[in-house]
Amino acid sequence: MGSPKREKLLECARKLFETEGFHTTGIDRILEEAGVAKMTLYNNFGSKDMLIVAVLEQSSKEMISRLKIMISELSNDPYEQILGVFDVFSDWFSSTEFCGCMFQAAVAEFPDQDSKPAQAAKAHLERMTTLFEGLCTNAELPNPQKLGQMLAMLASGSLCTARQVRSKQPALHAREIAEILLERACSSVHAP
Amino acid sequence: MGSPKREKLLECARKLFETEGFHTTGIDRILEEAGVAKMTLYNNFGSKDMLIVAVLEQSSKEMISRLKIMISELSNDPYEQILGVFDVFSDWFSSTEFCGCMFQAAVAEFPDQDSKPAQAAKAHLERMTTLFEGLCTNAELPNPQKLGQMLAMLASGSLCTARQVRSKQPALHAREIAEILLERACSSVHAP
DNA sequence: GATACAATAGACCAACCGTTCTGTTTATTC
DNA sequence: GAATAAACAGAACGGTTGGTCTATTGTATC
Repeated sequence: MGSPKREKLLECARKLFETEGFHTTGIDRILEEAGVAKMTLYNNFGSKDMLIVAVLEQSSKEMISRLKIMISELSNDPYEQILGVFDVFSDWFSSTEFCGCMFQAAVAEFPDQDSKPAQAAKAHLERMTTLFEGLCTNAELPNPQKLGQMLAMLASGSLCTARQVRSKQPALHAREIAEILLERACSSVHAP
Repeated sequence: MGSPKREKLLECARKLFETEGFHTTGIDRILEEAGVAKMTLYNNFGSKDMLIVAVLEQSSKEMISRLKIMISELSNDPYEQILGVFDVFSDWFSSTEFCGCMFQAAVAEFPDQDSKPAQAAKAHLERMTTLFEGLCTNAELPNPQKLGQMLAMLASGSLCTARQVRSKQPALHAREIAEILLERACSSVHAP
C-alpha cells in the first residue's frame, strides 16, 4: 500500500500544511523537507491538490481512530467518553506543536465547496459528528443525532478559538458546556 | 477619510476575499472588479497585505456595530439580546450570500500569528468576546467574563460549522445551548 | 550480467504573482 | 487658462508557482 517514500511525503506535507498553510507551502519546500524527487510526488499523487486530499484523508482517519482509542482508555462509560474528547483536546491545545485544526484551515483555503480538498474537510466534520452521535447513542441519550451535531459544533468552536488564543481554556470551557448539555439531556429522559 | 475610489476598492476586495479567499484572489481581479487603476490601490494601501488588513478592520467594526443595532432592535433586555445574536446569525446563515466568516478564513490563511492580517482577525475575536461580556454584565449574570468567552466560542463554532453545512441549523443549535447556559448562570445566582 | 523498474537531480516551461514605472488624461484650484 | 495633483491604462519587472521532460543512478529479479 504505502511505500516508504510515499509515507515520508505525506508526513512532511502534513507538517508543513499544518504550520504554514496549503497555498503558502510550495511543492519545492515539501520535496526538500522530505528529501524526495519531484517526480516521485507526481507519480504517487498526480498533483498538489491530490496530495492535499491524501494528507487530509489520512490525517482525518488517523485522528478519529486515535481519538477513539484515547477516550476508551479514559473510561468505559460512553457518557464520560464524550467529555473525554474535550480532555484530549485540552492536552492537544496545551502542546507546543498545536497550531489549529487542519480541516478548518482547508475549508478556509478552498472556498469552492465542490473542490476535492473542501470535500475531504467536510468528510472529517461528518466523521466527528458521527463519532459524537455514536457515543450519545451508546449513552442512551435522547435525540443522539441532534446532540451529536451540537457536540461537534462545540468541538469546532473550541478548535478555532484555541487557534487564536493558544491556550487550553477553550477546551475546558467546551467541556463544561458539554457537561451541562449532557446533564440536561439525561434528566429530560426522566422528566414528566 | 475615505475617498470614493478607496471605498470602492475596499468593498470589492471584501466581496472577493470573502467568496474566493485571500491568497486566491489576485490584485488584478480586485482592480478589474472595482474599475480602479493599480496605482490608486498602492497609493491608498501600500500593499496587498495592508489592503487585507484594511478590509478586515473595516469589516469587523461594521459587523460589530451592525450587530449591536440589530440586537437592540430585537429587545431591550440584555438577556434576550444575547440570544438575539444567534437569531441574527440564523438569518445570516440562511442568506444566499453567506460564505463563512472572513476572520476565521484570515486566521487560517495567515498562520503566522504575528502577521498583520492574523492580528486584525484576533482583534475581531476580542471585539466579539467583549460584546458578549458586556451583555452578560448588563444582564447582571455571574462571572460575565467567562460567560462572554463561552458565548464567543459558541458563536465561532456555529460560524465554522455553518460554512460547511450551509444551513441555519448551527445558529439554532448554538442559540439553544446559549439559552441553557444563561438559564444555568441565572439560577446559580439564587442557588444556596 | 542483463532486464526492468523505481527514484534521482535538475533543467525547463508557461503562467501567474505582487510591485514598480511610464506617460497620459482628468479634475480642482488659483 | 495655467498649474497642481490625482487617477488613469498598461507595459515591464523579478520572482515564484505547479507541472513536465530528460537523462542518470541504484536495485532488485531472473
